[in-house]
Amino acid sequence: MDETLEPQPNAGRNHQRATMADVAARAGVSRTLVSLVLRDRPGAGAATRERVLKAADELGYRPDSAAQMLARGRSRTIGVLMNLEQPFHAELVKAIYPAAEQLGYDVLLSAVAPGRDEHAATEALLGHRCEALVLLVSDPESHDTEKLGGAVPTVVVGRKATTAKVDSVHTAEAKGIRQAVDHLVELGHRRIAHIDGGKGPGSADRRTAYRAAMRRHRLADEIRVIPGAQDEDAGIAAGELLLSEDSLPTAVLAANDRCAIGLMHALRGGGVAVPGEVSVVGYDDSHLSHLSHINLTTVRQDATGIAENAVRNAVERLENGALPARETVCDAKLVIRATTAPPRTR
Amino acid sequence: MDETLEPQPNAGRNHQRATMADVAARAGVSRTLVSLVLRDRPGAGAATRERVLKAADELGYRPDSAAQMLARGRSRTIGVLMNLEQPFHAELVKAIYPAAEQLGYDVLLSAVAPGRDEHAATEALLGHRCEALVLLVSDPESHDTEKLGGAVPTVVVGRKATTAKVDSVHTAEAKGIRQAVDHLVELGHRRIAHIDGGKGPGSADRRTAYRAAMRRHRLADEIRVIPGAQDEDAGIAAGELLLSEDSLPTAVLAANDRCAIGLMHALRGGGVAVPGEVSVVGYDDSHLSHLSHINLTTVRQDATGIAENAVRNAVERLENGALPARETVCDAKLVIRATTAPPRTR
DNA sequence: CGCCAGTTCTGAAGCGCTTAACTGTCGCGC
DNA sequence: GCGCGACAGTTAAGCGCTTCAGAACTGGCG
Repeated sequence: MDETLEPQPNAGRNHQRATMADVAARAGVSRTLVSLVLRDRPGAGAATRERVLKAADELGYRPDSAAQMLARGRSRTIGVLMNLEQPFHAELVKAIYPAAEQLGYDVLLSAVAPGRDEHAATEALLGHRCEALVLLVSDPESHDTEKLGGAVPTVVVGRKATTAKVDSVHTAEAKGIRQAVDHLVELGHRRIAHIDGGKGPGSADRRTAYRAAMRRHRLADEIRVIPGAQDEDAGIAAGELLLSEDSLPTAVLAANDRCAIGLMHALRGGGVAVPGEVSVVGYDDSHLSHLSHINLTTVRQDATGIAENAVRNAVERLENGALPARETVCDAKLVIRATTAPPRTR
Repeated sequence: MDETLEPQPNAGRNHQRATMADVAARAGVSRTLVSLVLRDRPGAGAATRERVLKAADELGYRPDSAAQMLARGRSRTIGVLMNLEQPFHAELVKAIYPAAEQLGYDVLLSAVAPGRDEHAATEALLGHRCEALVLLVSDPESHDTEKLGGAVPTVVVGRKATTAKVDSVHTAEAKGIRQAVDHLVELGHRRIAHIDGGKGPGSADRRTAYRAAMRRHRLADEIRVIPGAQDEDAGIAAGELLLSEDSLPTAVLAANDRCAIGLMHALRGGGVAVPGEVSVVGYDDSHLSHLSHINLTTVRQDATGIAENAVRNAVERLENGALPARETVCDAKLVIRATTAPPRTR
């Protein structure tokens, strides 16, 4: 039992960075003044200001955000929960960064991963004192979201909120789907199937919208919803299912782009021409669909708009305490490319 | 609705989250003891421990990481710089989370995005007091990395370090490429081209390894490096370039999976069968390549191993001050699937 | 009985920063 | 002269946590 076994008291701070006190000493002023100058607050003379800035620069001073948030009692940080595998999430995050920055907020990312479920990932965010949460992934069946919404301003993206405590920002799924169905009907299609996105965000709405759109065109009899998910495998499975049947629909509305790509692979693998025999429409307009040799007709979601609204909602609620839960609907727009064509005339 | 009213020290204007003092008051002990119990340190009686835990739970107490890092002078946080668009980064991050957790470290993600370059993204990480950095993306030509390495333990992933101040963890590119070339040669290929990955991580090594492997098989005359990048567009461009020429190579080593997929699209679009006329090998073994209808022969990188080593290197350097820069090489392994076959006999 | 060692717990001092609240100085109008 | 507001600074009090030096209590042993 000797105390020679010291656990590296200095580990992790071998590179002690300069503190505000160091800067103050070097500039010959008080810490407070340094604080003021560094935050561009009035109350310091031009010459002193200059001197402080110079000292800070020379010392390579960098404010300690932990201390800042502790001192001011708030972090000005928004946590984003995402899935690393969804390209559309990447799109959203890319738009969230500038949106948050413009409002003076910082962004922290937390991803779900195997062994790191939604709960763990949001806990991490909360532990880092995020003041608001933007959930790009959220299990509608979990009650976590509701608890969260009670504790911190929360915005769920991509689906309608299932609780009154959180805001919601999502695409006008109905509009996008309607445009897609209209487009296909105009081309002459009648047998239009839909691959469902399962629990994925927006799927329920897309399914409903698909049914409604079909009925509007008096195609209720042709309605066909194939269970699926928002990934390539689901598209492949759906494609194989269709190939195994007597006759194919002439068009398919996939759950999203990844699903559409899987579907097209399966169909082409089965000797079915796209769009010759079957037209395919995706959803997301992710970078995959742009690719010249995929060239997918798809529904574009307004990633920028969604991101901006999500951030704005979160911030407003943060700064204005008791707002009612809001639902923001962003535009959707069909982008016609090369995977849709008139059905083959028999 | 079960809000138990207990003598709260902060009563009056709270609505804030519970602090350690609240827990202490509720359990009738000192703040210090709560701190001990919550961190599972010895020094508290079993009964008290129980009581504290219960109180904490009832108050929904969550430690404030900002305050923690401030108090203990360190953050135990590793910052990861990533690109949201690279599936392989997703893979790595998924493995980094558990690796870091096991060593008692937290992970903060920062992504590059338009308007948010490497520098901005790492600044954010540093501002959040990350003690070490794992760079999944790093511009070898930028001198930032070197500066970083001087300031905080830094590990670059996927490429060799260009400065002596940082550790590096990367795949045995040569081994993977050699296996791929061996495989193709065994199948009977001689005209094996390589699409270069440009500035992407590992590309330079892969290029060199490709040349070496070809020479080993006395195929120096067949060496052909097509400029490219690590994405689908580059694959498409390369495919179109090849199609425009008089005769095709019989096999192509793509820069990575995404590139391979673009290439295959272009080739098939041009009426060239894969693997019938041209065999294609990818790199990364990303989830894309598993898809049954892509079924890409590819080189698997050991994401888990890379992640673990990156984290371990960072932590060791953190806890052991002055280690020399290290280079860790992880295994690579060819995964043979369906895009490679013997060349068509003329 | 006194003394030491162990165990369980407390008090106080910060970590690096922000935020009042306060002290001096000016220059100006009266 | 005097008061006054505007400016340039300062001091002091924390934010929520950890840590270090003890304070109370055991109890065992000479």
